[in-house]
Amino acid sequence: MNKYTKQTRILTAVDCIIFGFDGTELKLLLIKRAFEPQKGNWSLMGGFVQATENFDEAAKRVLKQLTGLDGVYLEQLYAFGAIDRDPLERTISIAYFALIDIHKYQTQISEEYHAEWMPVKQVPALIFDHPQMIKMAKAKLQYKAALHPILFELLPDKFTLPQLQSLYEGVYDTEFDKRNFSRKVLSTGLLIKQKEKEKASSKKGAFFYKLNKRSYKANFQAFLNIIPNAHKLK
Amino acid sequence: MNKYTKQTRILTAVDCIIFGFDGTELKLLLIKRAFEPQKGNWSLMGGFVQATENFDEAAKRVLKQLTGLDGVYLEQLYAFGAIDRDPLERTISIAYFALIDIHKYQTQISEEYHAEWMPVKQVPALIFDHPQMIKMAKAKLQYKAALHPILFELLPDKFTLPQLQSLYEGVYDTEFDKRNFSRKVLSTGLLIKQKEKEKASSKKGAFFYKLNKRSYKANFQAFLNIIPNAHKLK
DNA sequence: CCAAAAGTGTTGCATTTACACCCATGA
DNA sequence: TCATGGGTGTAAATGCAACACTTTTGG
Repeated sequence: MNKYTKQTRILTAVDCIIFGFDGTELKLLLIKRAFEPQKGNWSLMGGFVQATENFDEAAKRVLKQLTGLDGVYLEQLYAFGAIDRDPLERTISIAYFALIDIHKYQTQISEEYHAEWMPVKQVPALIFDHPQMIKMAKAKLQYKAALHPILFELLPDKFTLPQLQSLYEGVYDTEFDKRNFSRKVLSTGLLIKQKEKEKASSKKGAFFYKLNKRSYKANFQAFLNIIPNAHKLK
Repeated sequence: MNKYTKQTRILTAVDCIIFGFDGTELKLLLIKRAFEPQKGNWSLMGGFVQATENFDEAAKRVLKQLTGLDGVYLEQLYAFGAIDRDPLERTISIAYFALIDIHKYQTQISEEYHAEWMPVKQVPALIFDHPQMIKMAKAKLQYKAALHPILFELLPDKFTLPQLQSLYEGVYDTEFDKRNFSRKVLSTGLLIKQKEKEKASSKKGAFFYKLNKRSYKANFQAFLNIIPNAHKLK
């Protein structure tokens, strides 16, 4: 057998769009690029795909390198292949988006990257085609969260209905009726009410819920209908 | 500036999952691979990404090479990057799926590839990870067609409601009530009734419809609800 | 004239929305 | 005691699924 001798070989990277939710706002974890070109400018966390790893492994590695976290929700978003997207040498990028519980994130680990959580509504200027990647990731998150219970990945193990609602409201940049919201969410059977309340953010306190993981896995692919008028989404 | 001297560069290909509909069955256009490894075995149409083109351009080129067609619906599916997916040398593949009007397809052009339309329900053994690509493409087609009017891409300019219904039934491998189906489809405002009838497949004849292209483009991203119980889809 | 496919309407049920008041508690 | 946020129920409208008969015409 011959090798494919005459073909072009291309640098291949992964980039991670990392979402977090701090209880109020949807955020993205961005870093300051550590090497040329564009050293010091804001960027998504990324890295070259090594000869020994596939894309998922590369993305997991890159994510762990920045956050210290394993077992995070990670999904391939899109392959970006513009010829000149990296001015130094052609580099294609397989973009992944990650949803992490922001509370599990340990600042120290990523100090060397000068990482910061930025509100998705106010992302700074970014290198290369990273703004396009973020735009696509936001669109996909909205699209997917309208149908699947994906947003639970952004919450801690225990969370309250008001917290969950404010997450949905953040993702869709709108407000929902809390009576309808709680009825819909509870009717999915995905939530288990706890006995304890979260007392920090109100006097009465709101009951904690946990995700029913069995049901979550079983129903992940089933279409939900939590977002009012989802069929009218752009 | 330095180049990224120490990094691995990888062969990069595109592969096209090409769907067509012959009026009865959903089909895939497959070829017999023309070179080693696996020469002579069934395969998706593919090709290496050239230094001068991005992924979309490469996919368009590959598709045109096989079918002679331009302006076809083409969408990136997924990037496949397993280390050993090509046994000869690591080659990543950006898979695209295409929806073409099978009537526009000219057999002659692709004779050198020994291309054949195969029913999606009876695809032969295929090389590499192509079975996985096809599986994913079928799933995405079902997923997307439940929400967006994508299946019109598989039909000729003029088509009848019974034809359209049988296409949907083929994609979902099920049957729909024709009264509900026609009401739903017509209520989208996407169809323009023609004066002529298609007389070949019935005595009474069925009216032709054309797609309202303006409305199609405007509404493409809006969620539709043509499939009964779409929210219960697996 | 009859077989075969096209075309069309209604009703009941389920889902979804809109909407307002009481509850618990810390300060 | 009162201000703040949590929690709950109902009624009206809409959307959806189920269902059967008439029309056309080529053979």
